[in-house]
Amino acid sequence: MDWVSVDKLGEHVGQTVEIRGWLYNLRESGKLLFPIFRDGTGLVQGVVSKKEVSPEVFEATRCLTQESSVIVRGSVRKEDRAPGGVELGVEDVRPLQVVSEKDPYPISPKEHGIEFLLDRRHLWLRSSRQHAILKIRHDVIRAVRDYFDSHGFVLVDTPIFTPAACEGTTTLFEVEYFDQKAYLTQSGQLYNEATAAAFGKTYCFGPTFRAEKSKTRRHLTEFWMVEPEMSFAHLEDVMNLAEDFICFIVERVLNDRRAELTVLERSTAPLEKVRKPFPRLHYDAAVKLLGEKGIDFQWGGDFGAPDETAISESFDRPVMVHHYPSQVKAFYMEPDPERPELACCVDVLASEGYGEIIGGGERMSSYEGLVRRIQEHHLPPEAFTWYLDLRKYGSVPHGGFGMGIERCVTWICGIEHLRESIPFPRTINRNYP
RNA sequence: UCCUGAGUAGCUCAAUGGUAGAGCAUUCGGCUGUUAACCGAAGGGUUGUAGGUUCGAGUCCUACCUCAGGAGCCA
Repeated sequence: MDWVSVDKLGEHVGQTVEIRGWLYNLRESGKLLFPIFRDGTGLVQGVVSKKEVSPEVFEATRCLTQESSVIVRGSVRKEDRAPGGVELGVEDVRPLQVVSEKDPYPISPKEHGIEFLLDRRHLWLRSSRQHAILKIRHDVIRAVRDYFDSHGFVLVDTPIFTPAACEGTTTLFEVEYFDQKAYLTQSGQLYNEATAAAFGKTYCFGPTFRAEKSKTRRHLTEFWMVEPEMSFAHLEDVMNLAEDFICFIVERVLNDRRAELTVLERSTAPLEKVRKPFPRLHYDAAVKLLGEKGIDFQWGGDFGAPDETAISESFDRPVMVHHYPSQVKAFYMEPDPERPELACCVDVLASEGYGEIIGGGERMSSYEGLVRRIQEHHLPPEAFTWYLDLRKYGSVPHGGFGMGIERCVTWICGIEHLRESIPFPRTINRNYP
């Protein structure tokens, strides 16, 4: 006999089916038992009546402990009081492994502290809240791929072992690479510039590593980033792409994951407002805006988290801040032709104070300009020989951006911490489980 | 690295310097429609570690350890 997944039980009303899963919770009321089963696709309540099953089945059910694995046979009944609309009139229960009562499942359906839960992340993933978040993450990643795949971009992945920094070495994880040193990538961007010159429009998607000693809800040491890169593109094109891309992702989640957003008690109203056009704020205007809000900020610096929050709170959708001073941005940024002290770059700040989810811009296309920048930033020129080649052999205006998947998922889910948006978070003091 | 806060039962938390407690979880008992069920009972403690003050320290002091989230840095 085939078994049925819990999310498909509604198609089997009136039939006797088998489900395979785990005991989520068990309530008892005299000669009635109400076990709740989960199978990864959903939850369903079973009803076991003492006078309708054998004493062995009743006792086997009564002795089930939380997260014991079971195969259950029962009749599917329509039940308006049940959250999923159906319940299972249990006829037979076959435990595969009963969790010992001496060492019960640690995550009871009550409150727990974050350290306790993160130490048990491998079990915490079974809870409905984590399910909702990670299903939305799945949907976001699928939308990312669908977007680029349907807009002429070629997926060309970039290496994780790299020979040198692309933005300095202080935040790189150093690893042994036989008799040499290597670093874990902190961005695929420089390689993207090579692939974009080969294929026109490309993107890479993979894990990224930053050895920043940050201890905030917005940082992980290992996170996933998608980075598109386009040949023959200026800053304007990069901003148009970022805007269209974010709208596509948010719309996808609103269409596909209403149930999960409900589990998270995420208000969808702010997400419904994520429509083009996004406000575009010149750096000068952003500084002025901060001044009007009474925040002390000197022109020329980079925005800190409180500054970003203040800026994004002035708008009801993501805001694109562009033309930061070159001095606070990476060496490869193309200068503004009319104001060379500014860089043709853009940060997209998510709404509701979630901060930067995208950073990008137009890359320096001049060979001489790039050589000068590498010198000014005291970077080892030999590491950039190949990168400079891209400016010797058919240099074109080009640009792109990087989006952190976890920051995007955290924002869309409306949750507090980045660490819940990735299956196994890595932070400054956590590399377990 | 700096700043702030927190470590008490398996978990979440109480406890004016004076007998270490509750809810949940676990076990036992009761209940035929429960929805984080409810009712009754039992077991469960080196109060993060090491010192110090005191007649007496979970509580006050010092150092250390661990964690949290904020700055800086960033996606």
